[in-house]
Amino acid sequence: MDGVLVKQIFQEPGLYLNKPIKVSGWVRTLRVSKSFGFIELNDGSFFKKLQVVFDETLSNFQQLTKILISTALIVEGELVESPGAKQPWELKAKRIEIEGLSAPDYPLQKKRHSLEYLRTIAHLRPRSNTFSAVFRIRSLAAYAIHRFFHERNFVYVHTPIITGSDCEGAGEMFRVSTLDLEKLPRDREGKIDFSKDFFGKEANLTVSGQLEAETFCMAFRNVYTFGPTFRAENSNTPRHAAEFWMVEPEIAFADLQDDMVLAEEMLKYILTYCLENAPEEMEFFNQFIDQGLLKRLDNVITSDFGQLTYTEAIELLKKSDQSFTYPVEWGVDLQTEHERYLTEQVFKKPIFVTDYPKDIKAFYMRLNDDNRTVAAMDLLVPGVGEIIGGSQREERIALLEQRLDEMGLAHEDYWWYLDLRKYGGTKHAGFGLGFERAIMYLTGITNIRDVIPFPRTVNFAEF
RNA sequence: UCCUCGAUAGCUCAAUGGUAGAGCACUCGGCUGUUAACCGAGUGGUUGUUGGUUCGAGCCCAACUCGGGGAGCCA
Repeated sequence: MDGVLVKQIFQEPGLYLNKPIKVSGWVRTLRVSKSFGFIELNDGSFFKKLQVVFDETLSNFQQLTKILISTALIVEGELVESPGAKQPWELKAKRIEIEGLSAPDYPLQKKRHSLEYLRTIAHLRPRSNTFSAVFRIRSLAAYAIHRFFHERNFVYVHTPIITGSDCEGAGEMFRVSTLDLEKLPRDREGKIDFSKDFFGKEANLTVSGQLEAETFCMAFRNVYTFGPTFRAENSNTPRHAAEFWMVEPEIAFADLQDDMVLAEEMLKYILTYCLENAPEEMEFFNQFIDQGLLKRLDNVITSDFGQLTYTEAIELLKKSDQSFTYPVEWGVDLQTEHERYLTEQVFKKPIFVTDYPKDIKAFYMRLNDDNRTVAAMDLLVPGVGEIIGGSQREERIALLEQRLDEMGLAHEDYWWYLDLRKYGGTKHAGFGLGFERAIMYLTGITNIRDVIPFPRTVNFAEF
């Protein structure tokens, strides 16, 4: 491939202007007259399109006037300044080779489509403006996350996708099994005999890499995981998927404050990186998806996140003149309407809510001195809701065992997790970032199905 | 899983219980600088499925399927 990328042309036009170049790409739209025509060519390298001008001097002009949207072309010609208002330059074609024809029933049109319709053609939707922008941002954000952690000497850990511990404690899991569902092996009590299964025990897809990440944290100090996560919950909302990606850092010799500083820096880093490296895509979202997006993101980057304790949040909600469907009371978890009120009405920016009652949080969260709250934090952002959930972990083995007992969990299921506290345990903390929720926040897209290339949700695993 | 709204041409949408329409796409024709190009003509439908009410159902009723929004669960 000896041609030039459209991205290179836009980045350094001086190198190519008034010179012969060769580009290849797909027709996004075309307009033809009797003796000439215009093609807007997208080559995949860049959000913007290159306008190609062609006329009847081309040997295949007649055929070119008949091509359809999404035809693949290789174009040779000269890059010249454009008299048109919408583009600084254009490619005056001397030769256009048709690489692959398209068909009249191509489902994507020049005009705007609904996101719901595009979801039904997930194999073609990355060719649309919106999804081209979404998935380039998704790629950049993933890279930004790796960059952020590597700049800070974090080690990237690949925690297992298949987990043998049925005790990760976060929701319904997908079972992994090779047993014949038509004739399941039974033990003497008539229960399914998982010792006959592939792993010799029950196995599931992971719902979190946290417990395993903690083991590496106690060796490498600062680590993170970044990979797919699975929840078999029957939840049908724009914010939930059965398969999604999660970023889970875990830091040693660190407390909840350190954890929140890390979370805030990370989120700001991702936003900044995408704004700097994909300005065209971000501008597109600001124009067509969410008009207040850039202003809001800029506000997030330049201001400190809010912080309040759960107890303070309850007081605030009780004092507010807002009428809530669900009554507010210390000890019950915050409802979506409460979270929205706090982050969208009161603070109007991301806020950390900390120190939740221990009874509504997981066993591994560190007990506070008041004996009734734990060192947990949720980061709530306007529009998306909970984007990060984290905590300082309970490093005191006696208290951890006590919490296991209180929650009716068997010590032997957590033997290696408890060992971490036995052999030089330190205070440590971590959090989980819902990657897709971050992308939603970053792009203004309000349905998680539209930030995943091929989303898996209840009743849907097409493509 | 619950509440609620919806499903009409390939797409986006119209249509008092009385012959199913428009724009775009597509096909054909016109047009020498277009920008979701423009102008003219044409093709395109078992109105999500099944059943019911009615002389007559896209429209009313029921169930189901799928989709949107809200809730729960959470990231």
